[in-house]
Amino acid sequence: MSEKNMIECTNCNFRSKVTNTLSQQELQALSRSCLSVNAVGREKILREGAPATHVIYLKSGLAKIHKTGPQREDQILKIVMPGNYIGIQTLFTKKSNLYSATTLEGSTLCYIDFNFFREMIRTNPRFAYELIALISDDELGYFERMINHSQKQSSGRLADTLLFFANDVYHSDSFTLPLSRNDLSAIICSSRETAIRTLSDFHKSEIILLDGKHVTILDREKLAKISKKG
DNA sequence: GCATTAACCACAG
DNA sequence: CTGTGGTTAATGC
Repeated sequence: MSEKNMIECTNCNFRSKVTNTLSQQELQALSRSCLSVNAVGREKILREGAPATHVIYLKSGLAKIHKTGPQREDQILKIVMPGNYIGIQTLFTKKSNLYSATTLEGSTLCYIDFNFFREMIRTNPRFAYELIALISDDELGYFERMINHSQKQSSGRLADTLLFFANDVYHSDSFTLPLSRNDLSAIICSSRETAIRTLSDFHKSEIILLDGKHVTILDREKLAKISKKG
């Protein structure tokens, strides 16, 4: 991790809707409580079990939230995209992180002191409003994923994941997965073998073009159908 | 019964 | 880390 500090939050072009509610003075306070850091490739930025001290703002790049479960060692709960916060859940009542976060590619992160967040929530209703909006959307996303995970079989969950990367992350039908096969299985809640097999099934039936981690969606309709019917 | 789905294991590159 | 094949267990016609 390399430190790339001295970027003033007042001039930041990557501010969230939450921090856009702040006054100049509050933004200056944010600058004092915020450390901007560059992560190169895969770096663990939050460790499950370690003391919770900062909210991390993902300014650019991509990250995964993952957590050890009773059965498998690591399950991926979601992919975090730029403009989102990591670690707000432990802001109030938890002393340690209840999950891990790891960047999946080069990313820019802002480590923001817990106290700044608590203070703004207390004193700035618009800040609190936008933050609650963000948390609510996030929870709706979990509802969606949970119902999909429990009611679809593995091919449907894989189709969902591929469409997610194409539609929401890369805005293209041709992209390079930032995940290993094991990561992919951890995100669709299957074994590594099943993930590999389903992926190559898609390739064989010419729904996608697969070259290592590079994916090109050839038959969007079929993929959507598989995603829908499970 | 028979087919499908998916996990686990072993093993090779 | 990836990919393949065999086996097994559960579930649904």
